[in-house]
Amino acid sequence: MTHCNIFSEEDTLLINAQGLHGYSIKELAYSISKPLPVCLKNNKGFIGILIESLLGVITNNRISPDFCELNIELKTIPICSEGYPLENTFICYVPLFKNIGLTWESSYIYKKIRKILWIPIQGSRNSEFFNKKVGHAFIWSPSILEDNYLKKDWEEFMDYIILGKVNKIKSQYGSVLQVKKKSKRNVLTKYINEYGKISLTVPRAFYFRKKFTYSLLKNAFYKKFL
DNA sequence: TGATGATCATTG
DNA sequence: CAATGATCATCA
Repeated sequence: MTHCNIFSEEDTLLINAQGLHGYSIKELAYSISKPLPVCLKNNKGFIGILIESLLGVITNNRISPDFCELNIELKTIPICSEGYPLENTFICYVPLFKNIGLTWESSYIYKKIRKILWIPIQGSRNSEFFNKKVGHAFIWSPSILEDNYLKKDWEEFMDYIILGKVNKIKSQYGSVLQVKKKSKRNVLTKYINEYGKISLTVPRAFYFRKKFTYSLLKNAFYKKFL
């Protein structure tokens, strides 16, 4: 190999990601001859998969980080022209079953968020999605403070769930995490109800709240100038 | 007008 | 169904 050893693979990944800055979704799709859908309604993962393709992520829906050897997860984050997130960020499903003894450190979400390559996608909700432009990419790992917030939320949510009270969880609960329903119509999953019996409910997922991802974006922005 | 619940495509 | 990728759309 003749590559320069000044850069780690992680650096290279970040440089490649930052190289997408300023390009529109349309330009990027054309560059790899990927047909543009009419809208995102029937193809909500389009931008995420497009960016993954450009950065060399090949496999789909496997349980491992996007960049396996680097243990880095890739997430696109839609932001408005002022830089504020337009959506909460899906992280993973909530374990509603066979979750006894699970701790924050042994949880799937904990592993999943150790290192994330964030790629902001800037554009308003109303503008055509293919005119959205890639913003400044950055790699984030939770600080001790952020991790404590996440852990606290997670433990509170899991307390409800272990007590069979998943249906009592309001989407307002959690300061940095949010638990929301995530499923297709009529899909149900097992959980243990308040009486300790197996029952069915709508699958739930953990999301990062917009204000939390906003703080990550802000910090990354400030760090550039420190 | 923002948030909550609903939804889309695809794969193993 | 659960997991990957998320955004839509209705309603308070």
